[in-house]
Amino acid sequence: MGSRVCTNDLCRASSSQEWKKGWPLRSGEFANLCDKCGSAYEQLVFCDTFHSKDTGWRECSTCGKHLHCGCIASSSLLELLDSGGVKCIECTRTSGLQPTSNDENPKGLSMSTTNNNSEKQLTSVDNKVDGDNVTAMNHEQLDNSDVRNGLKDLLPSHNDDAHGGQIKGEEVLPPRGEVGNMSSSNFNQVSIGSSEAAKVDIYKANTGIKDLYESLAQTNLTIALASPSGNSNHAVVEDRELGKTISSFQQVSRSRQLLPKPPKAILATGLETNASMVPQIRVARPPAEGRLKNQLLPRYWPRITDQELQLISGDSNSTIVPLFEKVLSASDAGRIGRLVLPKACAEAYFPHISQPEGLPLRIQDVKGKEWVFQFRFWPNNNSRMYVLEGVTPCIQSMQLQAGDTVTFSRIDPEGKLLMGFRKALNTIAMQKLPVISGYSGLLQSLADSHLNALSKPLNSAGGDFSWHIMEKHASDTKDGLLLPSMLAPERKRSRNIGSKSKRLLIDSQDALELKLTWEEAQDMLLPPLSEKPSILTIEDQEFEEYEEPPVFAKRSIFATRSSGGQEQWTQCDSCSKWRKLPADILLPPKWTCPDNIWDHSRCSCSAPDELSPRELEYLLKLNKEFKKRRMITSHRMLRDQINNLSHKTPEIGKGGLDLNSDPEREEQLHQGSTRVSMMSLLQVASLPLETYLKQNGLTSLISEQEGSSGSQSLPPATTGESEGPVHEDHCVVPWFKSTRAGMMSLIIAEMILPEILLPLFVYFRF
DNA sequence: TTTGTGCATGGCG
DNA sequence: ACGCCATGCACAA
Repeated sequence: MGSRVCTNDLCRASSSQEWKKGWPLRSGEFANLCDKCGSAYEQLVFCDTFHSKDTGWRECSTCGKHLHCGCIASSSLLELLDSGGVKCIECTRTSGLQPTSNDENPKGLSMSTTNNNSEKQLTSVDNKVDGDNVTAMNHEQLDNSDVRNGLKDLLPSHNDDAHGGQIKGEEVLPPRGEVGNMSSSNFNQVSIGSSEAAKVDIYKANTGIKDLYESLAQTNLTIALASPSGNSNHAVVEDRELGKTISSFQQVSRSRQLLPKPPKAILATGLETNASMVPQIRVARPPAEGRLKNQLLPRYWPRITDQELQLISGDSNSTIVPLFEKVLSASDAGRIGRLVLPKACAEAYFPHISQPEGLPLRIQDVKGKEWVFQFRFWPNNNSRMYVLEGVTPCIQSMQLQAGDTVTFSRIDPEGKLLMGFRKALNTIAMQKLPVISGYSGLLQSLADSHLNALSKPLNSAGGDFSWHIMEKHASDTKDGLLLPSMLAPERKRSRNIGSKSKRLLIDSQDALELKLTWEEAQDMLLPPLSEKPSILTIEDQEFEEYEEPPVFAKRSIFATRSSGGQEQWTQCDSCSKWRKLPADILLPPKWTCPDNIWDHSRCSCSAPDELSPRELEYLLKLNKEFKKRRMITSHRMLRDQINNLSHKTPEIGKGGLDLNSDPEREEQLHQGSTRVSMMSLLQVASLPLETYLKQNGLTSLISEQEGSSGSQSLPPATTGESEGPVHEDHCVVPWFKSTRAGMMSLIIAEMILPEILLPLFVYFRF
């Protein structure tokens, strides 16, 4: 035993009070570990301690414990699953799965053997490793794993922690230099100074993530059509609560990214080219860790789409684990720079802290910028309030405000924390829209937003038309062009958003998605065939109004030749080539070259494009001009009814948020704004909302909405209930179906200002 | 006076 | 009834 050297390459200690036996070597012997490393090995935290910066970490598919795969030191602690993935040895045993390997388990190393003296050893390991400046890794790896839970059981039963009697392993461990020692204490600094491979992984992941989060920031466009079968497509509303994806083929839905420059990946991975048009609804996902699923309120569930997940983690070795998200409250987004974290999330996903001061936390944003926030807590009653301090620069750099959503994800196996965001479109877009005065103003504002959307060139190359409302507004903000008059309501709104009900806020976010749906719908709507519009001039803006409802079709460009002949151009959903079609046909929402029955020489994607780039450019320009003039309104009769109703219900929309306590807002309300209630809309549309909800098994929505509002409602015309189930301000009924005239109708209730619902009736004919 | 900090309060789920 | 958390608020710097 003369000149022994610790087998641990990171240690290589040549002297030790006691040498310990480590993992089995190929030679049949065992690794020779110094006191410190040996203890770590015995404690099952060897890799946690020494390899935390390495790649190869995966999570136990059952308990989520971090496992270092492919490492000899951990080989006995995990099982490779037949179905892929890994399982920790404990879960393997509990599940009765027969271990397939590792019978050479050294020294019978298992939880049971280590448990006996773990308390003593735990401390000793910690102390000894401390000097290596890698303790935090150790703890971090413990944090998210059942190792920690295992340790917890072994720890002294006394509980000096005030909060709830739940012992956190870390809290009874020796202090680890939480403050002022970022290099060793950061939960996510695993990547710093990590191996080159890890860096590459992170880079790869981040490049995708950047796109993703930028796209997230723009929010999806979603159009949902009701199916005639009665199969409820309440995904947009209910998924938020239920976390279910409803993707029936019948429920034709489309989702588009609102990217200024849509990454081809996004377009190619199933938005435009998705043959089945399976909807990509933003669905809240319960946390991966099963335990948390029940604890974490759904409003914190990450709402990333499969598509986005696939996009960012697709060909990378890293997996992106969406952790949670939070809608920023006014306080969060305010200048205090403190972001209150949901307790359950903080305790589940961030390192455990024992001192109120907490520790600095390094989080990377979508641009790859590293932010360091102080992650800490305040004692609160007998509990804790977790906050991130110093978030102001980050919030500002992301141009976030109350109502926007920040998302937290983790790159596994690196464990790096990522921070993304989604803008709540309404917070800005709503301010851009004028207070609506009367129906003409309402129309005008519709036109405004519509024109805004059309004011940018169409993106022909990407095979999709991009909308740029957000981009425009965002740039306004960025350039500091917000007028002072708009800033005041902004602050007010901020306050309103967070103060009362998060759920209402979520509703409004969905509403905004729907608003964009409407924008998109406008582009996909065509005037009914063989009907001449009446020209309606409202505030110097000409609109074409049709007696018949518009119809839904694939976007196309209608052009009139100088000879007078009319033609229609549309883009193949598969090859993106433009094809000339007769002007008097309506295209299905999805159309490809083989559908071109009018021109057999161009009924294949291999057929060359008929348009030169210059011609295309001209065509697009033409289309732009055309759309500037076109404004498809709802059925005129319907419009009149709405108009009447809105006059009769001047108080609709009052209340709910902080309106009553806000004098300025009160004043606004009394300045003759027209408020159209959801209820009245639904009455117009022939079926009361409540009835509709009940018919579709959405009674949960009714009860939920009831308690959320103190405002009055229009008494439903056809039910005996006096309480309207829905708050006019916030109710979002994304669609509504009726069988009138054999058509399906879609109602999109749009929230422009809290007190104003902007209705849109869109009719779909198939 | 303003800004930052730590805790208390109270609405709400 | 309880706990979370948005915000208020007193005190400090």
